[in-house]
Amino acid sequence: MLIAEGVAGPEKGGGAGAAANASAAAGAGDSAIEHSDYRAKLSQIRQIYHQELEKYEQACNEFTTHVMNLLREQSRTRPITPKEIERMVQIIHKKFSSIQMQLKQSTCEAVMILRSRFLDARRRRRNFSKQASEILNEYFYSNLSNPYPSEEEKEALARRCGITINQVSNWFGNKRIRYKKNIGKAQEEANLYAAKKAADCTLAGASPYSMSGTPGPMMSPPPGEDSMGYGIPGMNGSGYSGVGGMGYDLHPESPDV
DNA sequence: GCTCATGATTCGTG
DNA sequence: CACGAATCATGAGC
Repeated sequence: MLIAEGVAGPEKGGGAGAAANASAAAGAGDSAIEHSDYRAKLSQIRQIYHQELEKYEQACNEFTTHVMNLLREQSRTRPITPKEIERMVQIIHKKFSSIQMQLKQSTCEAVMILRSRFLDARRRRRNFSKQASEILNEYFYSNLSNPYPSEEEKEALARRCGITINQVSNWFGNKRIRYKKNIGKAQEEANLYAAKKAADCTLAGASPYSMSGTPGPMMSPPPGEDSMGYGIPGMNGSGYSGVGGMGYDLHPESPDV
């Protein structure tokens, strides 16, 4: 474990090589930063581990010579066989090696905690950029009747948002379930994006997404709302008075990361 | 510090 | 295997 993590074993020049390795392995975004942070913490653990190890070794040697001296002194008053001395030394070494084992164990634990802290994606959670959320929401509300992007669409969205396909899938999974759970509130957002899309249509003359006109059984509009489904521009007094020209800047193309 | 939003994971299901 | 649902864990606003 410790060897695998580079904690035990030969020092690697302050972990510079490992850090370079990490940043090379980290594909996208700030994961490289996180990874190097992880590496930094790891090398810190390694440093402490080696320091402690050295300290124990030194202490062990000092204690051994101390005991040897004592025995030598005692040998003046009573006969002490070399075997006895050897046994004593062995006992001391055993004791110290068990302490070192404990040190190894606690270091192991520290590394485990570090790993779970940094490498567990759940802990690494970062909110997507506003732009990415916009793109995803735009797609979601444009395809409310069938919010299930195909693999290709997921890939395209992932590229545009600068996230992975997996993240796109996660996002849609979460979005669908949460939309259903809280349809009333989500409707406001839906209106917002519908209006935005409408504005986009009138401006550009075309929508970036295909609009399937038939609301499917899955994501039908919530009851008690406008009969038009996803209230397009007019807004029927849902509080979004200025929606038509809202502060959303339109960004048909994202800076392809 | 509490609460809510949100991305990720896990598990059961068709 | 994709999806829904529940849950976890973190980030952000207050």
